[in-house]
Amino acid sequence: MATGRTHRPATRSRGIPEATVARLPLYLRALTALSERSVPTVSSEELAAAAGVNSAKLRKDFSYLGSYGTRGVGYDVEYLVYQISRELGLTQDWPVVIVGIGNLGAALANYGGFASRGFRVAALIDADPAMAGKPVAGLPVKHTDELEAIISDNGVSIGVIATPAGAAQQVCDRLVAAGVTSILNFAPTVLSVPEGVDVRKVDLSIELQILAFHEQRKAGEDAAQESAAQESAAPAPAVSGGADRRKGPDGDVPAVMPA
Amino acid sequence: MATGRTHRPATRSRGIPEATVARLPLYLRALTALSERSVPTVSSEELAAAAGVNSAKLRKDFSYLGSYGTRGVGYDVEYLVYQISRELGLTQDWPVVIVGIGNLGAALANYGGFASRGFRVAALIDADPAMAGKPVAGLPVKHTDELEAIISDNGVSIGVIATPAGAAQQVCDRLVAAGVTSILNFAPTVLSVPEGVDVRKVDLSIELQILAFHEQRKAGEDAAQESAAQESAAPAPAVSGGADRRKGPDGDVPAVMPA
DNA sequence: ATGTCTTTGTGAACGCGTGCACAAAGATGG
DNA sequence: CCATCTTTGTGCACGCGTTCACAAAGACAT
Repeated sequence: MATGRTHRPATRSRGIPEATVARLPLYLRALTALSERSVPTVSSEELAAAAGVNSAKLRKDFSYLGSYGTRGVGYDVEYLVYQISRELGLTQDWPVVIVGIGNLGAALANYGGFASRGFRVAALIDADPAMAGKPVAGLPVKHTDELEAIISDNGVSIGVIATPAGAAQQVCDRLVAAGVTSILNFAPTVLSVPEGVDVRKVDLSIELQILAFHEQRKAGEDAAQESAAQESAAPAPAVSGGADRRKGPDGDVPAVMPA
Repeated sequence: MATGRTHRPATRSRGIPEATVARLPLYLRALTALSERSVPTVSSEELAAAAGVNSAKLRKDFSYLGSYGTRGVGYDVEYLVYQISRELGLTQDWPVVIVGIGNLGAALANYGGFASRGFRVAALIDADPAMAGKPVAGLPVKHTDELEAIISDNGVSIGVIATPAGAAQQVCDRLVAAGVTSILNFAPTVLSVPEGVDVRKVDLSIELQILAFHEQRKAGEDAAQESAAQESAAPAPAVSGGADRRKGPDGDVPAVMPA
């Protein structure tokens, strides 16, 4: 899960915990599926299973929104869909711009999950003049020169950055200057933004690295680690002193220092 | 940030907190950049700024790995790169399969961030026979029929699912049955997996919805909410009783119930 | 109307993560 | 060798998030 908020450390927004907000879309998806199957009500137990969470957690989450359930029965599906949608701000239309129409940007433009949730792709923007005018996902790609005008004309407040890492900060600055206050960043960089601008980051390679960590751990449980002695390219610290002592929290850290 | 682990609730893996593990790739990226600029050492303050975190947090994170710094000087960049890489399991090669070669799958296949971190795309797999053999990112797309053989032949333990939601669980089951124990899921579904299999989820639409929530909140700070009265399609609960009372945690929740 | 049964809503306890603030360690200069 | 200065490593406290467990609420049958 690519996660990561920036700024506003843990500001419990309007009394709703951040962790709960992050789960609301999950519930909404499960509820939408139930709604399409014309299921009238669900218990917290059933819905929790469908969303992949604990039922107590789900009930506590809903309790932050108000008392929308009926004891002995459960939750009314349609009503809950509406309440969560409203809470998340999905009853209104959110125009979005995607900057950087490479492989990933094109994939995002074609992604159906946006439109179905109240997000409308207002424009696709790329710095490459050769891309300008080319249709992607039914929209003509605009050149970066038009960025400010597009944002202002469409009242865009959410921007998606899918550029290479090197261009991300510059694009971010222009988006913010033009009035964007929420950014979804796919570029592998830490963006710095002024106060009041929200940034969320999705980093594909980080997710894989976390999986690799757990995978390595699983593999290491059976076979004791001998991989630490296989390489020879291990650099040594440049500092003088005896920094070769190891004080790992466990005793299983090999005391060898790569030469 | 698309985040979300599944199973193993908070198993502090080998003494390293999950939150720390999630930040190690961040540090690694910042350190790699420093390494390329031939910077010999960094202080926790500098590195923390580059990674976008608190310096105290960074020092505590590193303390879980051992004492790799030198007081009065800082951390040796090359040495730290090596230690974190080893800790994350990136000193070895991880063959990966990507299932579902649509727009997103193709974007992932072309993503450079994988190969540079020890991940090797062993195969691209798609269910569409028309895709079979077509080259994507320099690799010929394989048909789903070959899934089990590919995984077994290449010793693949990490799978990436980029299929439509409907196919995800089935693909997941086949991956797991074939020996995959870590899955990165881009399909908007909750996957159920047996014990011992790690699943991480990246959901593009969820990230946008979280941004929309905060965006709505920002907008609502100035203009008091009047949008709640604009629509007419609000469903009412099917249950009989007087469920129309609202007991929101704050008093700012409108007490009107959509008719 | 009364009793039973189901399911919600939440009080309370616990654990993890974060950040402060400082002592210990070592570099550096005289 | 001593003093000073920088920076790490960590003890401690605090707050958020999770989970348990149960009382309250309401549906439903009799």
